[in-house]
Amino acid sequence: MPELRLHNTLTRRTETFAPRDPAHGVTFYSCGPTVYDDAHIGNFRSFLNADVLRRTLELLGHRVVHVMNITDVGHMTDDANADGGGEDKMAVAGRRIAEAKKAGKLPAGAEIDPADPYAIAEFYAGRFLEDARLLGLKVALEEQARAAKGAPTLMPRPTRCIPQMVEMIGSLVARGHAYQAKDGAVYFDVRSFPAYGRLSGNTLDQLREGAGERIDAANQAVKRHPADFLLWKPDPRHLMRWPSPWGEGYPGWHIECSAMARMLLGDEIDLHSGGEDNIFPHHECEVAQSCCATGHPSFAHTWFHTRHLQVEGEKMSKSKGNFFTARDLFAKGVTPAALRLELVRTHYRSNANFTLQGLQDCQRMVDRWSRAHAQLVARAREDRADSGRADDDGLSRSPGHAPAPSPAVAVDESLPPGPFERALAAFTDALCDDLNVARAVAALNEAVAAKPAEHEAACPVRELGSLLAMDSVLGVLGRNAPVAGAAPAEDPAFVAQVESLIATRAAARAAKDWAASDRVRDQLAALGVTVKDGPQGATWSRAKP
RNA sequence: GGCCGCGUACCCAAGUGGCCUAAGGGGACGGAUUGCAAAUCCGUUAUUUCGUGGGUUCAAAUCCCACCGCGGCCUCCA
Repeated sequence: MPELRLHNTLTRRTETFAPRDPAHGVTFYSCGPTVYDDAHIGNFRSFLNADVLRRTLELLGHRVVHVMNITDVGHMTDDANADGGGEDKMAVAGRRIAEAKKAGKLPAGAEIDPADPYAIAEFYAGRFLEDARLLGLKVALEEQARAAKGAPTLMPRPTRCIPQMVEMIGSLVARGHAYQAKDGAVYFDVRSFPAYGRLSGNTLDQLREGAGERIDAANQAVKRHPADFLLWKPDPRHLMRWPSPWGEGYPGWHIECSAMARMLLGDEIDLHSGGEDNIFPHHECEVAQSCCATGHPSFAHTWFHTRHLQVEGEKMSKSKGNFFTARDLFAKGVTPAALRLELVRTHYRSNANFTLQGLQDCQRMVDRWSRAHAQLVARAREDRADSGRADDDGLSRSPGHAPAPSPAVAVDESLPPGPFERALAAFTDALCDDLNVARAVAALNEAVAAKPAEHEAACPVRELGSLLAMDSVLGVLGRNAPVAGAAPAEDPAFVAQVESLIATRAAARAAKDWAASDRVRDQLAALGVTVKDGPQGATWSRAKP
């Protein structure tokens, strides 16, 4: 098994990754979305990078137990943990939904009560899982299969894990790491954990109180140290609330992940991922809570953080008009494969720059890989026909699954490795070098561009296996089609108009009246339609915006 | 104010001391193909050049210093 070198935020070094207990698999926790709105492409870059890491581990032969939470507790707009100020995010989402409902813009099937925070969370969680599966997030794909079998979830919701949180907070209080302040809230005592600040570098003496300008002075006064953070907030008026020894209320933001990671993966875990903004305070607080509650000296051994995504060179924001959700792009006809590749091809520790041009670049690459895949499948079939075997050969299996070819198929071991088989080595090597996806993609591109003679000299089944192995990490081959139903349906009258023009043009072409044919093409262009003449006649599509 | 990351061709993006006269993709240009296009295929496309200015070294895109620019975190955020 080749070694994976991975940068660890905790040590600030690139280290050889080794699971603590390889027999039981790699335990991996990823901070997932908060579901009071649709996840945007920046969120997905982080989730997708975690997915590439997981898939790389699997390519290397590791078994991975991957957990990703879906946060459905409505936290506060101003401050999720310290003072509970501002407005509940679920309430904000509810108002947004109520407005959409009034304007008749609610998506089909969205009969939700804007006053019911659980329904809102469920609504957005469902949409997130749809997007995630389309983008090939394996944890979400697996979740669906697990649910069908009745297996326990690996995508936990905090609202269903409150007892585990209450228990953890209780043990923190019992061990003297947490206290109930005069305002009734339970806080973590940061000075009781000397390693606080080790992950982020924000040690207590360096923290500048209130630098984020979101601190409430009255709230600060009841805490023993300004950096103490909320574990439980009693609040009888909160939208979502549960009983606890400290009164009816809701949990702090950080405790959720500590409790769910422990519940599903154990006291210590191998890997923990999230966006770079999670390093502080969220992950720093998780370390403190988990170590203090379990008594273990460490929590996650390797911390994996993805840098933020920019759009067209600028910070993504709604006001700049460069804010995209995955669904927005699917509705424009962007394929999940192209979006996945665009979000994942820049190194995870660099700020990636998402551009529409880049998305097109990726689409072209995926198209070329798909063609190469189809050719290999065809050649492998021919081989099988030659060898007289007709049973299920596994070749029609959709890509993205087990790369090993079925034994029913003719594998010629005497042939030297072909372009894809050689590329797989370089591809794996690049990924093992701190997940160098760009270099891995380059290796694949070089294989695809190899001379035809080199391709013909290789064993197609082995070549296909190598290509599918590479795609088991890239995860694009089965996802290169526009999302059905994502784009608004074409107006039938418009379609009829276009088809009639195309028929007119076909007649002109048959009569070799090129001037008339080109006139019709101009008319179609004016309607925003591009025509392509292929062997099976003309096809048309909406011109790219 | 403190901590951290980045700056490579028209664009995206690898490369972190000699194999760099700098991967890969897109674009552009030339060719094949096509009635013309589109798509596809083939070829060309950074030659003291890697933000700027110094320094270390036999040797620097790669190490050090300064400056300029961009970005992240310092209790909303992936």
